[in-house]
Amino acid sequence: MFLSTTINGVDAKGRVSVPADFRSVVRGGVFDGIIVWPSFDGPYLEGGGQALLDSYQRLIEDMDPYDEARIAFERAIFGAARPLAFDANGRVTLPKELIDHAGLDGKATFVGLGSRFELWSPEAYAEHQASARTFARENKRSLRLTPRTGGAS
Amino acid sequence: MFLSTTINGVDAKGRVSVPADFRSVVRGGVFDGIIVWPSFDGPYLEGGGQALLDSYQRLIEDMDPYDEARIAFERAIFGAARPLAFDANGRVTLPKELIDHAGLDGKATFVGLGSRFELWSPEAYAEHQASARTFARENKRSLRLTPRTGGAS
DNA sequence: TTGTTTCCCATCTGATCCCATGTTATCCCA
DNA sequence: TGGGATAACATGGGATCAGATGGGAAACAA
Repeated sequence: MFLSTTINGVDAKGRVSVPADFRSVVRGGVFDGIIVWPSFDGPYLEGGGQALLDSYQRLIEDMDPYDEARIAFERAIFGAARPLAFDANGRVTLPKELIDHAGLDGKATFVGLGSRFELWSPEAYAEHQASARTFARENKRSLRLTPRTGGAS
Repeated sequence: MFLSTTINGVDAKGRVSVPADFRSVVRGGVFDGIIVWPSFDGPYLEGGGQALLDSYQRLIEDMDPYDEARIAFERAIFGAARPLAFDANGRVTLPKELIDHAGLDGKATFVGLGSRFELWSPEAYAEHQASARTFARENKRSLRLTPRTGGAS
């Protein structure tokens, strides 16, 4: 499970260390790396392991072959997704197009969201995080965050 | 089940002993430790075991993938949650950001709440508890003490 | 050749592990 | 029932190691 927020450096070559916790999530799959694509919802990147893309593919395969939404999703996600292999030190090299989309400049914020993660410029994420927390606080009653039947164990 | 209240010390490295009772609650899971995140509702931390986060993920996955509330909760909880592994003595190291959020200064109060727990600075908790008791007294007629769907076992 | 990408090695910092010690609660026996 | 022994828990400091990062060499493409 991808958790926490980490800020790592992006060097002149576009290299960035993937947090060790994130690496251990995708370790063991056929592809030793992460898959990243530009969000169609804002100036940030989305990513995950091979397993995440597999689950997306299963969802999309349930749609009609020529459904406009299906084609749009295929293009926006599969068409733009880049598999980024780890180097010996656990880094990946971000292509320029992804760096540009997220507006990364020397630093990148990895945000773990359970089954996937996001990549932001630290400044952009700080803003969004503040509003996300406010939104969550104002809507906490509409969301049942306390499981009714679940135990702690 | 997380029960009772304990005050433990936080040393210069940010280390704090997790009460032995709490440790035995999460023992046996895949991850030998606790997961803690800043409350978006006040100056304290929330936490639990891996099972708690799994149950949250199940709730969140029932929402639409691009629902605004879903994304806000993912970022506010998963994005801020830190997995904290136990050391050989049952301690965890609190990152600075969490210490700051809760205003911890040398001491931390663990409050067991059944399926999860909270972490407060002792002073803040004393205040909060006083107002919580007042609130409960003034609103006792509106409290529904009989569970609707079953207890927490 | 020239520029770009990939691979490898060196270094630094901070987190984690390990050992020692104090303290409190529990158990056992007189 | 009281006192002492013992074990479990909490705490402090130092050493070791993994992770993050920077630079350069080698392989590759233009």
